[in-house]
Amino acid sequence: MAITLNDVAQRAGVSRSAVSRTFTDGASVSKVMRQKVEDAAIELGYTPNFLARSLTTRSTKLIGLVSDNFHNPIFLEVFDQFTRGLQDRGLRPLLVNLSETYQASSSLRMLQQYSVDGVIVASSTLPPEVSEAFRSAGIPVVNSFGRFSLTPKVDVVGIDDEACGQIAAETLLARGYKRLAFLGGPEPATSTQSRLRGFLAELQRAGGPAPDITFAEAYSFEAGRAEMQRLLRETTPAEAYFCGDDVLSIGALSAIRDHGLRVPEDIGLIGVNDMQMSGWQNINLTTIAQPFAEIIQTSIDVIVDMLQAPKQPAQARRLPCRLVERGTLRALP
Amino acid sequence: MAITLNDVAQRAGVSRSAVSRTFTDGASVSKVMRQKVEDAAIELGYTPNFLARSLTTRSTKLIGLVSDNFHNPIFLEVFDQFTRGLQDRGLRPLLVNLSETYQASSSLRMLQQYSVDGVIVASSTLPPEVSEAFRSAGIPVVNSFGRFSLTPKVDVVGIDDEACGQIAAETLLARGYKRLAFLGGPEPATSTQSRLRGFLAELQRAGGPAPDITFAEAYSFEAGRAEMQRLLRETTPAEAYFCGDDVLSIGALSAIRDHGLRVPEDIGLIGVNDMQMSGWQNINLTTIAQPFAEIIQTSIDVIVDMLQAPKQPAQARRLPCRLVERGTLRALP
DNA sequence: TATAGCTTTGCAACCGGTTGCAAAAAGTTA
DNA sequence: TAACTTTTTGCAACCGGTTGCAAAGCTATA
Repeated sequence: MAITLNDVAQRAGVSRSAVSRTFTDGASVSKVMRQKVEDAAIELGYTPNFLARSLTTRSTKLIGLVSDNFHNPIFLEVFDQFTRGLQDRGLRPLLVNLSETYQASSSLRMLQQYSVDGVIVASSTLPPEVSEAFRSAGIPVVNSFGRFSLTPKVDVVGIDDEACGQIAAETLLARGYKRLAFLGGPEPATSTQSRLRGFLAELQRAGGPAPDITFAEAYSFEAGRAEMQRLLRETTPAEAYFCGDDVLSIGALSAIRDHGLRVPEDIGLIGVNDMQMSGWQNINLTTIAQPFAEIIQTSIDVIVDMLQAPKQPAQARRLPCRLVERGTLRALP
Repeated sequence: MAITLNDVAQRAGVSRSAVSRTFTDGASVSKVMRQKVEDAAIELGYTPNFLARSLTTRSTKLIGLVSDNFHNPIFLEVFDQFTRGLQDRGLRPLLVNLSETYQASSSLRMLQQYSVDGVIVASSTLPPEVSEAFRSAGIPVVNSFGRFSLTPKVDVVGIDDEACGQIAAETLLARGYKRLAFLGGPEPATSTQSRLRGFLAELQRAGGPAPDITFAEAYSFEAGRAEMQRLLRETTPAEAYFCGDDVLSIGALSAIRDHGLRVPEDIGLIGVNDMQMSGWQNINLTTIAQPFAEIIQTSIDVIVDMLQAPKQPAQARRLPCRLVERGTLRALP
């Protein structure tokens, strides 16, 4: 069916090796030979088969991109940047969607069968064991948006969730808010816990009162809305809420408005992520931006380095967050 | 490095073929042989190399998933469903992100080099030539969300954009709106044109007045907002707008509210897509739902069929849209 | 013109599998 | 137990490439 090396060799009247060499850079071919081969190749419409090649070169340029987060709108931006970044470096993303029906263990076997050169685990909610499984299988892996650790078993690129909580606390205190609250993402998620820790530590340091603490069921609009509705119904609301992330915040925002209260006049809100939608004028959410582009770029750099260099000890990188001021917090005094 | 067929054969004391046969279903192996091989395989942790296998079987189970739409939030839902659907059938999505820097032509060559079994082009904005290029290269292809045609060159699965425009017209007329307007997506997009055509046809049939017609720069929040701002500033607004899609509608909604007008009291809005966000209570957009799940499921079915059956003539399938009533249109009289 | 040194080329083995074919083994029947 | 089927197994060639090695070709030098 398709044109192979043999066809080209025959057409050009040269050996198979000659053809192979004209298509692998760094190989030794004379000008005339290259010309002959290229002519024949073009004539026949030949392109080398990458998979056959990978058998001997032991490099497929395939990168497993595994995630469990296909619901938070922020991840469309993440996928966009990952796929472009990988493409720019000649790598191909093999997408894996982890869910109840497709477990991490099968994805490991699957990606092994396809001899991927490396794996990027893009998730802030998957447990570290998922990435670690790849590493113990000998596959280069980086955990994007993973939790920072001083002694990581796999390379991690993410933000400093504790610092993030700290920024939130500072920001709220600086604006004179007194009764604060934490409306986190799912309680078991490591990102939730770290942000809470940083938030509490900074409040304590500043001598502020202990905040109320609750958790939403998920990082989603509905979960944020439901939890805020419950809070408004069952408790005296705090002056300002540090929310687990932006979608959650937007859900909370909607509950507050429905309840007849105004933001930021009656209640202040601050989120995390700075997804595009947060900048939409009808939302206009004050939030703490994750440096997505840098995290993704760094993750790709790390993987590319691992493909070249021999095994280095795992390293956790944290990139700085920054406050993005919009309209859901009162102004600085 | 990795464990190969040879290692297992040696360990089990059998031929290479025997090992190969125990791992390909439908092959003839005795009970004892299978047992011996499987024991050895488990002991060594062997998994067959899919790419090596593909060399002879001529099937990689790799499906190119190419799209140019990594900005419209609806596409996260689309990717989610595509990846799950493909995984469920043992297929692997190789993701391709088309952009200015990565052209359709290079993606064709690339996917050829990886011997993908088929390609799904998921986009309502890419020209048909993109999908057609795959077909002429002999790669099974289906154009998801593509434009309907009576004589398609490639298989298409999508909605009936004209019917969609017709539903919009009927819906608006039934609610007693008189001065209508069309606020489309980018003018050259085929989906925009078809929806407009259906909209106009139905209005004419019903004897209504000709609507105002304008186009946004893109299917995006900002574009919708900007265009609606312009309309409010420079024209007398219509009573109700049929918007190109949901993001566009949400942008328009934001502009209308900022302008001090109320929806649906002062201006009515109807979108297309029914993305998740449209159901959020703070948006609550009346819209025409695309049957995403069905389109995606059908697209996968079509590709799977093509992998098995010999070349069938291309066929265009259109799936029905339906009205989703929420809060941006006044109630039926 | 003979010789040394470098570049180019083809041969053949290999990457990790599959598969047609014929021989061997097992099962049936008389 | 012999003759005949059917099933199981191994051999060897093949899928589409790459690559170490040695022979061939070229250029430069004496």
